[in-house]
Amino acid sequence: MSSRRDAVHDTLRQSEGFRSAQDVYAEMRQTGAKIGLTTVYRALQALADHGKVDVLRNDDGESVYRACATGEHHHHLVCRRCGHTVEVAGPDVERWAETVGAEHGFTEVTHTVEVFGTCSSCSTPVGAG
Amino acid sequence: MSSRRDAVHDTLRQSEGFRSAQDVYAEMRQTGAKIGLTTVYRALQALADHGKVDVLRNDDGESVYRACATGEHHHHLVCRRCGHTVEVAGPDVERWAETVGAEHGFTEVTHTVEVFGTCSSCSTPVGAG
DNA sequence: CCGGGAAATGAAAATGGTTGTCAAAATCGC
DNA sequence: GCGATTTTGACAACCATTTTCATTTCCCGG
Repeated sequence: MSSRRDAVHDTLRQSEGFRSAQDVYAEMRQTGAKIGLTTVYRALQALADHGKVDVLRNDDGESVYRACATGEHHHHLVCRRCGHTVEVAGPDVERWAETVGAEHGFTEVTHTVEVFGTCSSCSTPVGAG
Repeated sequence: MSSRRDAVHDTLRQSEGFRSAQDVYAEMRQTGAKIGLTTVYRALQALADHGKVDVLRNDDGESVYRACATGEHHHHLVCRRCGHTVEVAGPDVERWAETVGAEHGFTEVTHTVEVFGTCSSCSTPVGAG
């Protein structure tokens, strides 16, 4: 078994936003952990493979990971500024995806939905223009 | 003469699915076009920048492009097997995204939605299994 | 405790898509 | 025709990710 994998998982849990493999690696080294980049990548992939963490691609095409509160299917509302992430459920969206797929004769329909915005803490305080 | 950018755009229009920059480059060379990889990338970026083509990332993290019928905001229903793509509108999803964002105090909400599935032509004809 | 082997680890090289560099060619204006 | 500007394209540079391969660790049996 890999205690390294747990270490990676634990590091991810300390962050509330999505982190890249490189980020996780850098952070672990900062905390004094002895671990290689390769192992971080492998741990992250294994974790994602087991549904322990969620993965998505940022605008740069990098894979970013996050230890989510639930293994259930859900989506994310991510702040563009601070990376703060909220897990959201969207039954309507699930239904919509299924419906759209069915209308066009598609089966085994899956979907990716991510919502980005600026959270209240990061919103520019309007009033002074 | 028309610029290489038009040639790239035209090549993209011949395909009904999303194509990577490398794909477009390879195809153009096959048709005898004299063009460099760099130019294809630049043309694609410029086209995407002007809203002439849509861009998204495939599972490998590559950027893939498609010349869409409309410049309006829309989503895609893509076949995993043949790449056949259907443009779909989802007013409900737009609303949902806005609502979810608002509920959590997020502003300037945007979203990415892609639906994948197997189209009727590619569905395995069950019966003898 | 000791030895063998499979799995895990990690440093470095390889891979591959994408971007940057820079000189040559095409284009435009005069 | 000439020079300035833009476009082009071969190639190097980048950088995240993967692969390679030797070493280390851990488990199991003796």
